[in-house]
Amino acid sequence: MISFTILISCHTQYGDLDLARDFFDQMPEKDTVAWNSMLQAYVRHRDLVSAKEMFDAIAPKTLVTLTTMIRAYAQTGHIDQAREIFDTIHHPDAIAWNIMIQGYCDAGSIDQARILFQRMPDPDAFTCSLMLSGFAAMGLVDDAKALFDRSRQEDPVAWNSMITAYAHSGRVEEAKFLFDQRPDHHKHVASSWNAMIAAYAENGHLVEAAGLLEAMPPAIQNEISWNTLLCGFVSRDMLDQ
RNA sequence: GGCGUGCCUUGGCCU
Repeated sequence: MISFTILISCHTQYGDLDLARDFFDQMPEKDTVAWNSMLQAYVRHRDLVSAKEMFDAIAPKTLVTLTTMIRAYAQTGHIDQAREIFDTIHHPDAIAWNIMIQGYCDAGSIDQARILFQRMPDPDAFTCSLMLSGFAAMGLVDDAKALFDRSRQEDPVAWNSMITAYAHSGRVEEAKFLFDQRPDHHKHVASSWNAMIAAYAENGHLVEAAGLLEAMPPAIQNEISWNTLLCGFVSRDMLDQ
């Protein structure tokens, strides 16, 4: 039974829903973990209808079952239905909280996300990272900064989010100041450079963006670096016309 | 023992 479940998960990750379903159907007996794995297969495929059918058929439902279904709703924009399930859980674990918070962030409901974040008993590093990126996406510099100051300093993701927060509120100088303060090992991280290139490009500072791409070690320049710069030029041309 | 969240940086898909 465990082997079958592993096969279901593997094919889900590989993207082969039909094969996952084949193994599921072949199982002589199925426990909740097997059902949960199949539910997850539909969720990954964003097949909400099948996911809901499967969800309704699962008994007894575990915390994983409920959380997977929260995710199914959240990632398809049905945040209120996600919340309904979340509210039925008496003691959500960190994963359940994180999925719910991320759902609100993705939906642009940053206030709801913040409320949950404040109510969450033990926010983990993951939660803070989610929330920081949520604040950053909305350009809420002060909120982002408060979290950034609490986060692990060697983590490039937190720095990128903070640079993005400045960029989205037009505070390019502060973004660059922060970028220049980053730890040395971030200089080998493409996303760190890309975040600053994006900050310049977004605010129309294309010369600086180009200069930064040039200063970036060629070995770590990637498609995103170039796309970022090119899209900056494209949007300027559109404004000119 | 096998199942659920990774986040950040450009674009695309979906809304």
